[in-house]
Amino acid sequence: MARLSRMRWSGLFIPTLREDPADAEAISHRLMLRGGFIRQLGAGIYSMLPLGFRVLRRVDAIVREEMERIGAQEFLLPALHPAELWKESGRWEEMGEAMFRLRDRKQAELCLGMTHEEVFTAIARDELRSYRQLPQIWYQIQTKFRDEARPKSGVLRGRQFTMKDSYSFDLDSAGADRSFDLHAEVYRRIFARCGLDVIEVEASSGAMGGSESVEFMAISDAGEDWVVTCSGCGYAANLEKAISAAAPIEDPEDTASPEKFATPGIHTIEELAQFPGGAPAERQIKTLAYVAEEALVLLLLRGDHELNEVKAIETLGTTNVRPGRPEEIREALGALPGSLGAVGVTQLPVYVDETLRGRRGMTTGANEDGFHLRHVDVERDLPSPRWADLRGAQAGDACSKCSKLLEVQKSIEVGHIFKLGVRYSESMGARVLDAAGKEVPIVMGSYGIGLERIMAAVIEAHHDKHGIRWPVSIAPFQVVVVSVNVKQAEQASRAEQIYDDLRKEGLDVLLDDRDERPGVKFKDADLVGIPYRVVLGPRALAKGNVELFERATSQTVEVSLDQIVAELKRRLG
RNA sequence: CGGGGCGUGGCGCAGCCUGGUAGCGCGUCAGCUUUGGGAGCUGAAAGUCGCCGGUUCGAAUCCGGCCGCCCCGACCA
Repeated sequence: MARLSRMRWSGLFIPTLREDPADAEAISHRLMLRGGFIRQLGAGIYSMLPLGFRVLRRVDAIVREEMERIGAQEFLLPALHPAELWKESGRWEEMGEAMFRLRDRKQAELCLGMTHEEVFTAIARDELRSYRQLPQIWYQIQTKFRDEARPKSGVLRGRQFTMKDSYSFDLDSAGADRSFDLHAEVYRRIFARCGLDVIEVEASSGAMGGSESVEFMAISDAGEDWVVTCSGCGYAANLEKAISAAAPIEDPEDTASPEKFATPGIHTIEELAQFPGGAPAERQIKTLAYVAEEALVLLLLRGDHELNEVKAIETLGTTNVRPGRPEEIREALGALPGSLGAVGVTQLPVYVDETLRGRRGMTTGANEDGFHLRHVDVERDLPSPRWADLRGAQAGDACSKCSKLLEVQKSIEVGHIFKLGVRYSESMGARVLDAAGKEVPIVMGSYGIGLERIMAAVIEAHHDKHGIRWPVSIAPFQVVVVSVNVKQAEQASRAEQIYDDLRKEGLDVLLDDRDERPGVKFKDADLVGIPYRVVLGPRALAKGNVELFERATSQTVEVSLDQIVAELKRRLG
């Protein structure tokens, strides 16, 4: 009868910190550091210590179970990729500085994988020949590398992180839709099992390329993405994609012709609003000069609105978009930013935001430094407007579907699913023969979940001033057994007995056998967030009981020694 | 990439302005006392003051360069 080897706190490496680390801002970052889950190695680079790795493995296991449920097959692909592969898909250039690049001893170019569309597509291209082999869902849990411009908030935006990425391969778009829906379903299950509330929002596909995409967002102030939601109709979208209705503006009757007036030193909407004879922001036209594919274009918005660059990219049909440089602008329009306008401009394409339709009596730049025009009637005075949706949604906008006021909240992107269409299969030549014997490109989808981000998002959602409150499903341990004083023989031996009994029931238990004062042990247990704490102390023990403390509710109940195992089994399922 | 801040025993910080033997709290180690929410006393170990160079009799401190980290913004599947 070999003794069970016990998980003893005294022998484990759980370096908790008494004080808050100076460099951690986000709550999850602070608690992961203090609780001994992670340590930093460099900007955006973190080591997972044993406790952190236990949590990561829990998340990992849930993800695997759920992926297998939809028949996904696990791979493990290389993190080191030859440049040729990325040149095939065109992303070697597209990815820009976010990609870690290196050369081998022969000077051949390589990169560290940011994502694995290319590698998976290459395998599909080389191996899949017939529609009979479809559909396929392939996935892996792998380290991704991204040279972030600004790593931050601990593990929330790292330069190296763990991602579950899966890819679906279907014969046609109906099949791809099914694979997409399967993933949406499985993602809901994964987040729910991790104890994370998420909302699904319409998102833009960015450099991934593709038609439709949905992000899974955990609402949190620690996040970096803004999401727009409507409590009326359930509309939800990433701010960079959101459509909304601006509060309408009633213009006074104004049939006068445009009139130039001097505005010396006035360069901003705000200044012009203050300027005597100027106009409030909502009665100004903001004229932005952008360069798309090396050609200047004008983008017009209401003065109090902001350009949404994602929409600009969609409108202009290219990602090669940047603000114009002052010299370029002066050459084309004769004035610098601050005095620009589109009245009489025929030599450049002029895109006009929908909210400017029908507006009159507006004020805008005169294309002459230090001068503006008033009495501008948008439809009358702009030669050939190309109407477009350009404005970014903002707090205070109404829902464009049901006109309720929209909410704007910060959130953490924990998952993202894309319909890729044939973007990669076309460029990389992944085709199969269909039932009619015709060669067709495989229709693909791509689906990601950030594992460390789940950890951090869960902490952001489940903590209190004492520390983390892990959901049982991903806690590093389910139960910690602590005796108030390990030098009291009865406490210590009862603790070991309970520990052994719980282990026999298959529970994940930690025995805090440290010769520390009880306060230290309680504080640590709270900090690292173990869901249940069993305390062996003189008070309860005198009555033949132990105390059972629930971290999530801070409730303590006394349970008799012979019932504690059953009670925990009941609570932990 | 722009702006701001910081770099001093393991952690959190003071010292720098005004150059002169490197300090505090926590932690660590040993001993004794203690044991229900981060104990007390005694003793001890532990620091190339981010790196390189300059000024000076003398630099943690002044000057120059570089590196690293954090925050805000830009950026970001």
